[in-house]
Amino acid sequence: MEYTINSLAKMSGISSRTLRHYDDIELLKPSRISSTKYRIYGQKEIDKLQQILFYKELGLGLSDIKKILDNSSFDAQEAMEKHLMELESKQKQIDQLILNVNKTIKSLKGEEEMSNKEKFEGFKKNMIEANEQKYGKEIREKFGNDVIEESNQKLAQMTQEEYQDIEKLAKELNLKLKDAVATGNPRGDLAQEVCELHRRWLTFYWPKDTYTKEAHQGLAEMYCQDERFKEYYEKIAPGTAEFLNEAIKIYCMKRSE
Amino acid sequence: MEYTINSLAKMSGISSRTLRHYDDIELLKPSRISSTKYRIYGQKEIDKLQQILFYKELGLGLSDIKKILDNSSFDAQEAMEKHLMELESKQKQIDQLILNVNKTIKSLKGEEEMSNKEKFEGFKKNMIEANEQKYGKEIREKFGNDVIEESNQKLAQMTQEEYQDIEKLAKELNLKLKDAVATGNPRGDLAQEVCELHRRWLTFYWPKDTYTKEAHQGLAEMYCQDERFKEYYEKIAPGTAEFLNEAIKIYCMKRSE
DNA sequence: GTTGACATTGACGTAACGTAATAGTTTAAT
DNA sequence: ATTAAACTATTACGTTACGTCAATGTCAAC
Repeated sequence: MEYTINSLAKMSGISSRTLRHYDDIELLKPSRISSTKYRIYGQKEIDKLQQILFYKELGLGLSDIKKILDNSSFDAQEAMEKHLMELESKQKQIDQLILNVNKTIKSLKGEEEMSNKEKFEGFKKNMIEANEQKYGKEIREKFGNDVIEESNQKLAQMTQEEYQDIEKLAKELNLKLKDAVATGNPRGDLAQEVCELHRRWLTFYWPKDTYTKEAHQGLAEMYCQDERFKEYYEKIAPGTAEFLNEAIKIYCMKRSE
Repeated sequence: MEYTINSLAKMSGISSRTLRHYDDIELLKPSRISSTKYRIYGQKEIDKLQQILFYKELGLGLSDIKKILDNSSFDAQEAMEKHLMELESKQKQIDQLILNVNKTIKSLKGEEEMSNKEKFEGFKKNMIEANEQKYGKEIREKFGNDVIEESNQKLAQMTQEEYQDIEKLAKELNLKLKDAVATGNPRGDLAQEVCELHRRWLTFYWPKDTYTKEAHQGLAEMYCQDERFKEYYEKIAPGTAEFLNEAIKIYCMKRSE
């Protein structure tokens, strides 16, 4: 029995284009060509096609299949073992990818630290916690969970340059804060300038348009109450947390006038 | 700080071609272009590249990465979750492939065993016949019938393990013979090495202490005259039987000096 | 004779670059 | 100041296994 290209294609569940391709690359030639240049396939070709499709389903490349089928001296078993090794290597790769993608998704959700963040060091971690812990609760109620996620994402995707800017800002803030504490006057220009810096610093981390003087005051309050944050500020100078709290209260009151 | 294409490439561990590609597809454009048309990258581009490479390591395609980074409205998390699903689907596929390939390898091994057995039986028959036909006459005259029978018995009782050793030797012989024929020089080192292998191979089949250079030459002669043997050798490459005959003549002459 | 189904040969597109080839530019050494 | 080495640019083909037109020829039926 003889078959035209489409009948063979339908028989075997592949496209005629595929058969033409196999002809082009000399993987499967028609048994003969009709006077009108039609490709005609016979039983031998059907058998060979079955073998081709068998190996194809195992994921072998067409060139390997060609070698196996054309060259009887070519060791099929060896080829399969090599192929198996490649597959196993791919398997490992994908397993690893899945692990990492899962991590990333979690991190995007804000559930876990990303390795990316590690380069942003511990302080940033603290800020995330601050977002979640204190600020998170309030904002969550006000704006829903999406905002928090956005905030964490903003941190996670923060570029180095941005981070450097923040670090610079934070350094300036800490320096001036120290000086301001030394003046002992939370109403003074220096202290109020520090508050302004602090506000700008906050807006780096907080979701867009979520800054309010109330939230700002709330955070300052928290600096005094949460040991972890208090400790950080007390390192600058004793009494800093309270001083900053006081100054921010004043700053926010002034701004609300 | 500004960087040329190669310095950035080295910094980030990718090729300059890759950076040009990213430029072409508008994934990462240089910050500016020098008067001499050189690409110049700045800090912002370094940061972006880091993000690109991060997503790339997770296996995302460049077009997806572009969408995530270009379009802040594009939901990265959603993209990652879709990507995760694709990866998991691939994982299943590969697991299945590995199963099937393993099955195939097993069955190929089974087949090989079968065909080995067949080959083994066939070969025994051939050798016994050959011993009888050509070599047998001479030996029979020289050593009497017992030796021949002994030899045939040796063949008949050969275990498969022994046969496999011989097969291995035969494989090496055939490979080197092919190369040797390609050199076209029966006097060459390779051809002479093949003769040595051939001698060792023979001693597996011939009765003890019956190897002589004359018998060796006689067998080589027979390879050219007996169709069955000739066919076997001609499969390796055309002209192999004659080549081997010639090489063995030379080999035996050398040894007799 | 016409129509509709089926055939043919190009040729471009896909993903993410690798690898030349050819030509202008910068830098370091002479 | 020259010159050679090192760098950069553009152009373009190759890779894998076909999908998808487009233009054109062929077969079977009405």
